[in-house]
Amino acid sequence: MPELPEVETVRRALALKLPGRRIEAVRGRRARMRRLLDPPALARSLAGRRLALPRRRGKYLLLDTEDGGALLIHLGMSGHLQLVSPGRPVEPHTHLAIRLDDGRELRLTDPRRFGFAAFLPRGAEAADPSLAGLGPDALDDAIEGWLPPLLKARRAPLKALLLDQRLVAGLGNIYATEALFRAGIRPSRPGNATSSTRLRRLAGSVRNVLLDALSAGGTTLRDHLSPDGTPGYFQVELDAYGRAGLPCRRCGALLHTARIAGRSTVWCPSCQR
DNA sequence: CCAGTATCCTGCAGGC
DNA sequence: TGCCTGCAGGATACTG
Repeated sequence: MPELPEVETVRRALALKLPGRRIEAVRGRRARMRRLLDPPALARSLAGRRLALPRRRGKYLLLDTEDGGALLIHLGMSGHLQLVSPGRPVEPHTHLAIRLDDGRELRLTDPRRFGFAAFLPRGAEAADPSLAGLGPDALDDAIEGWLPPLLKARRAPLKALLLDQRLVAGLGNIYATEALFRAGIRPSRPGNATSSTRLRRLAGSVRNVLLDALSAGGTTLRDHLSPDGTPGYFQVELDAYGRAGLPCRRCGALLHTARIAGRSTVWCPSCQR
């Protein structure tokens, strides 16, 4: 479930370690992931390159190399990265290991293989199928300006719209659910049946819930990529997600659950209209 | 174009 | 205890 805050936390951790490091070797076996993982091809593109500051777009991580290329990584649902010494035992489902010139190894582990890692040569980013259609980042501080009109123009449930990465990039099931709770809006409500005022409130809630998660993650930043590295999900206090049947923290009513947009969704029938 | 559903994959929880 | 089913999730192919 790495969503934007989790990916951003990983990015910040990597930003402390990767810039200036040279890639010495790439290991792994070909594997069917979201895209075919081809470690030998990655080795040909990456070996000998120095890394720059990593970037993030939505839930995608871009490990830039100094020659203008980038390793594009998506963690899917079950993926995580670890930066460890090469001698450490390799976790099951580790598909890729990148050895750096400081003796450490960056490992991609992903049991469900919904994630991937692929090399983008210089100039290929704009045309990449995953990145080309991506909407503006959900952390954009102008989100209250551009998101409401996009939602207003659609009749799908707001929950489905928030999960659409072409509209806004970075939200997954957890934070979409939480943002709707904070805004007091029912997840099933169609975008075009919601007032602009409430859509602005929703956009603000999106940003706030992500910032809160990010600051919660910041406190445990060190754990994310430590040698003992837990993959690092936040212990954020969630109001709705995972609390079906429990009392609403705000009003005490029992939280409802249903599948909306193919995802389990939780909301308060009293607070959220 | 738009909305909704199936699909990929593994681990785990729950039912019987 | 062990088997089976269903769910979890992100992106995308597909259908209507």
